[in-house]
Amino acid sequence: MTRKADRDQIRRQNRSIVLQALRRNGPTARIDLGKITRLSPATVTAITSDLLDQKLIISVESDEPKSHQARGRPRTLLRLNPEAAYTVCIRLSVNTMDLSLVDFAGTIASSLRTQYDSATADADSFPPVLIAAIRQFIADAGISEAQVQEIGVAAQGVVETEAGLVAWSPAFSGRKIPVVTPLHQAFGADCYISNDTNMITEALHWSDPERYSGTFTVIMLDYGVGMGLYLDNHLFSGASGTAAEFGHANHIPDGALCRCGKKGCLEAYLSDYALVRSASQLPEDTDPAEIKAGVEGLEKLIETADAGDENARKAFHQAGRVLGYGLARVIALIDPKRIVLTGAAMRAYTFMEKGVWEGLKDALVEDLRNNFTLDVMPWNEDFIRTGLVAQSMERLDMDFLGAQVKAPRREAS
Amino acid sequence: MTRKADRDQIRRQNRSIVLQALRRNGPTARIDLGKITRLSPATVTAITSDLLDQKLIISVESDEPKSHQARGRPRTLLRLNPEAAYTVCIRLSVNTMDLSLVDFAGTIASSLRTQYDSATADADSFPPVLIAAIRQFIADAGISEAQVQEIGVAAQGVVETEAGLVAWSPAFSGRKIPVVTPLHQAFGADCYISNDTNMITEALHWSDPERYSGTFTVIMLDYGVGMGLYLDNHLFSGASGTAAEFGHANHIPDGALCRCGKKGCLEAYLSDYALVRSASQLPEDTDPAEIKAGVEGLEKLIETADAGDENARKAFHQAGRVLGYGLARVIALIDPKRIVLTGAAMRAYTFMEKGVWEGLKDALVEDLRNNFTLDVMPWNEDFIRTGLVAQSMERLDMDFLGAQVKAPRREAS
DNA sequence: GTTATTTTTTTTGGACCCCGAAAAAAAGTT
DNA sequence: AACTTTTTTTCGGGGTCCAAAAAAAATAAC
Repeated sequence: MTRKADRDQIRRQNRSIVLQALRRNGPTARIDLGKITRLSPATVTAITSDLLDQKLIISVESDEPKSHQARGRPRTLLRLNPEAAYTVCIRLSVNTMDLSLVDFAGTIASSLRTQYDSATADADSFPPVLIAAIRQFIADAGISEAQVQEIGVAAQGVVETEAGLVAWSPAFSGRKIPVVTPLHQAFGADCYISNDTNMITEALHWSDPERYSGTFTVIMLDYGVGMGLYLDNHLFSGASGTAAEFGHANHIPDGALCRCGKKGCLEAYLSDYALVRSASQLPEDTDPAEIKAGVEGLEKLIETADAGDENARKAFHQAGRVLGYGLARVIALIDPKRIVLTGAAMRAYTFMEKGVWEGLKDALVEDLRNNFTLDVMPWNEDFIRTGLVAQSMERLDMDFLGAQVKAPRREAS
Repeated sequence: MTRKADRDQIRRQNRSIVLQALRRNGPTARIDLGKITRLSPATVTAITSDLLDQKLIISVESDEPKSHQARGRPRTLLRLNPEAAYTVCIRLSVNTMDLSLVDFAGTIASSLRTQYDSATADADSFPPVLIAAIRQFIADAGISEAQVQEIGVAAQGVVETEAGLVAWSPAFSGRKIPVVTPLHQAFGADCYISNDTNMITEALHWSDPERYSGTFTVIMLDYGVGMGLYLDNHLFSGASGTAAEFGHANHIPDGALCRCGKKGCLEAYLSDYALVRSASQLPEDTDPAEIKAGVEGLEKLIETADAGDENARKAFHQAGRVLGYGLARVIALIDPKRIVLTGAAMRAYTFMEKGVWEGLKDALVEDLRNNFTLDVMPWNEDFIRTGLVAQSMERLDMDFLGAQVKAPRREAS
């Protein structure tokens, strides 16, 4: 049964959409906030006056550029107070850590790429490394740790969002690397961790909600295979936070050897090492660790295919077929409105396309095959950060609006 | 962006949970409604007085059995007014149509099983048959068609909930059988259609919300293979309403022939005809239409296995392995907290169990395999109706509370 | 230079919803 | 008949939204 509703819910929700509108649209006049949120002007005044008192937003004291308007009382623009809170967003990939400091307006104040040693990183050794890196980063940015209210982390591999740890990832040698608890203890900030492709999915919804809403899925072929699920307008990550592990869904029993140790995972047919292994005509049980592929190897392979190499083209075609089968299973289970393919391998999509549709047609009955759109999207590394920022900002808003002390309002008249 | 919130939302939601509490708990005093819903006594009085005015609930004029209480003002029980509205719930399976008339309190007022000819039922011929059957059923029950505000239909096979039609089903010879539009036009009632296993899933959540909530999935091996998904506390049916088609997710490229015409669907290894085909050592490409199996054939096969027949036992063991692979893919994509196996074939689960775990272990890396519970649940045909009733009642509540004319309240004092 | 017009913002007053506290109601107990 | 207990209702208050009116702040017109 749903919980009872009370006034606080209305309060939170309406204040939240005002903040969202400001974050999405930049400095905005009250009258326009009313149009965007569909709240009445009276309500907008009341809410923004509250938010001004709380210093979550500020009035823009623009000097001149308000000219474009003919006559009438000039609009006073409101904008988010960037200094109301800060977020640190971190992306963890093999040997590399990308840190960004983001203010309350969603602007990236500073960012840093730094290296760490994935090969030795495990549950004991990594958290201190991460904490030290963040501590240094915050200090260099010139703000105090107390101003950081939220830390968001995205990692490749199997991330257990609920438990706040990385179960297994190419970015670490060990398993079950705790992240949320150590960071929370070190900084006192609210903290969460998510799979990197989930954040891409969130970023797509944020960037173009018209196109990317409802039920859609993102599949990323890059270093490894990633997936994100947006279901009924919410990011879905499963009961323990490990959903959307497309790469380790089995394709063929006892099939090609996967980096995870199992045989026949989709990743063992679709990822960088799988494509290189296939194009090099190495046996399917060749240990992925022995294949030096990565994004560089993948790009080299794409160039070879572009140049006309038959083995390379055949490898992509076969991977396309496997991808078609994988997509067919996703469609059967999830029935998404849209499937977005992305990642470095998509530069070779022309060599895969025919295979994808062959696989789809072989694997899936027609009645289920005609209700979706397939997009191929150029890869942009920034998406992960965009998604992290979107997620963090939403959590910040909730922090501010959630447990709020009742402030006296409108006492001067 | 979320929509703005207003008072009507609170109003609807709180009235809705009061109605739900009454439906779940039967006749209840106001004081207990307050405890159940966590609304204050004052609010309960206000809301119930509204609902009494609307004749959605009535005061129980109990004659004596209110004794158990020591002293103090006696409680006056409130209950849903059964006559406030009626729902017709219909289950369509091969050659059989089960109709139930359900009152606003969720009580089944009358029910009827009737036959129709699945072999000739198509998009043109079936809707009139269905309408006539419902019309007769309502007339026999002695209520007027205007009192029926909601019609809910559950069907086997591929159901497109959004379009309101059955895309393909063993219960029909044709494809794309429209249901919602014809029924809405004939009766003026709100109408919806869903897959039968979705309704089982809904029924589990209704019957035991403690156990069946959050993210879980139901897989039914019976006549065909069915699946239902409950994700983040909501029934999930995908963008067009055809999600959870576990049976037609591919297991092995170019594998066993499925009733849908494709090769290698899970159904072609797990359903009645697949098990009979496997135990009879018929080739995998034997046309399912030539195998007379059904629930009867399946039960006969279970008896044979019980009696010690090796071929039958081996068939179940192999199906168990395939099921394990199928579950592994579901876990990789969905990450459910609980998987419920049900259907007639579960009577033979002892012969499948070892295979299931073998398949799971072969198909799925350990990090993803340890966060779920596997239940085997005895099959109960009534679950489909229970789910339909639960769904219909929720929709009725929304009908009443959603587009409500503002009624004057408490004018006499 | 004053008045009109236009547009945005704020204030006012009303409706509604929930709640706590007090009152009323309806019994049993002494 | 007065007291106690329990449930239900009423009353008053706070909070939220909104429509309408008022105020504010600019340009346009004369």
